[in-house]
Amino acid sequence: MPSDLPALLGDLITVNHRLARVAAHAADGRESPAVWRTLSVLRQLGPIRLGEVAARSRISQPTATKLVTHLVERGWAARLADPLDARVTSTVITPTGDAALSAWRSELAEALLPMFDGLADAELTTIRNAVDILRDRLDGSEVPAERVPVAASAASAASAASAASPAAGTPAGARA
Amino acid sequence: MPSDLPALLGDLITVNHRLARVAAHAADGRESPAVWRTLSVLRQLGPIRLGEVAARSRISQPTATKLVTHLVERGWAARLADPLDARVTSTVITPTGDAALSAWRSELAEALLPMFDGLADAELTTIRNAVDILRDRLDGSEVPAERVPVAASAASAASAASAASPAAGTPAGARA
DNA sequence: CACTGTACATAGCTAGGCTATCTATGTCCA
DNA sequence: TGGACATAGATAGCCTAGCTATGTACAGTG
Repeated sequence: MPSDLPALLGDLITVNHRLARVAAHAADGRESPAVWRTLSVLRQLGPIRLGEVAARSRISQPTATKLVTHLVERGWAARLADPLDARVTSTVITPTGDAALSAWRSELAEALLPMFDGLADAELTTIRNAVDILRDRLDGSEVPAERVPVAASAASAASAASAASPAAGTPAGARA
Repeated sequence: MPSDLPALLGDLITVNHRLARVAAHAADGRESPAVWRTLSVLRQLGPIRLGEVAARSRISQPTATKLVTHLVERGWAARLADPLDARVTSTVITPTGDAALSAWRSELAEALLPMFDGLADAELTTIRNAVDILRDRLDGSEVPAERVPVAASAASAASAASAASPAAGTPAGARA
């Protein structure tokens, strides 16, 4: 009864899009959101294969190839051959990339500060909690992908996601 | 102490980007987020000049021209000449466009439901409140531009948000 | 009536995203 | 062992949202 879910989701996505536009203007026009998003994935998940990058980022594999290639050229990521499977190349974030990502986050935060300045602690907490909840759902509903018995994946993913719901205070390490 | 603001903003934007990707897959690949975002602006603000569309959507004027042109071709918006200023064309959403937007919201909600299913009421309320807070900041920090008694808008919007926080059932007119 | 400013349109570019397809490698089974 | 199928990633080619720079028409003002 807190509200009808469909309307909430519609509003959520709409606000999300608007916020994305603001963020686009906020920091460092030299690099794009996709770059930072990809770097975040790399930082968060360590050496990771291309397909996983794509799945996590919710982009297609060719797009992931492009982005990772760009990151490597930029010196922000490096590729590692897999000793067990010659088809695979894993990607890691480099120290430079890590620093760049941090710098971007700072710059972004500074740029957005005026917009969020003066929020009450309670409001900040609300946003913090909402972010954590959403992140959990995003992670939870992730295609578990890896060698999961095909048919089961959709259903089990959904129920697994439901089970994970009450956690609000994420363990702080989860950021990226 | 609820958290350091910079980190919160970084997380917020990161989650925002991830959610945007999910939404991109969720509904109606035939039309793009930009189209729905623009339609939302039109629905929300009625007949509105092109420059205002651009400012509200945080896009450049040429991009707004493109999007509106597309909407008009699609039959989802119509242009109105301004009797007082021949340079100006205002744009309105058509009934068809309104219906299309509603349909999209429904479709989107249905597609996202599995991901948000099983959330506790408290969690839904948290998200609802966060959405409201963010929308207020987005509106408030908007270039007030149009003959608005400049100073008042930001402050009043902010306090309204704080006051509204425990309330779950938004006034229903606010959506777009 | 010329001059500056404003509202929108046009041109041309970049980059993220996609599908379709190819190559190379792995795996499995007769 | 060798061939058939599966999987990881790369390549090609396209579309579209976004941008800047610039053009055009009208408004307003000395």
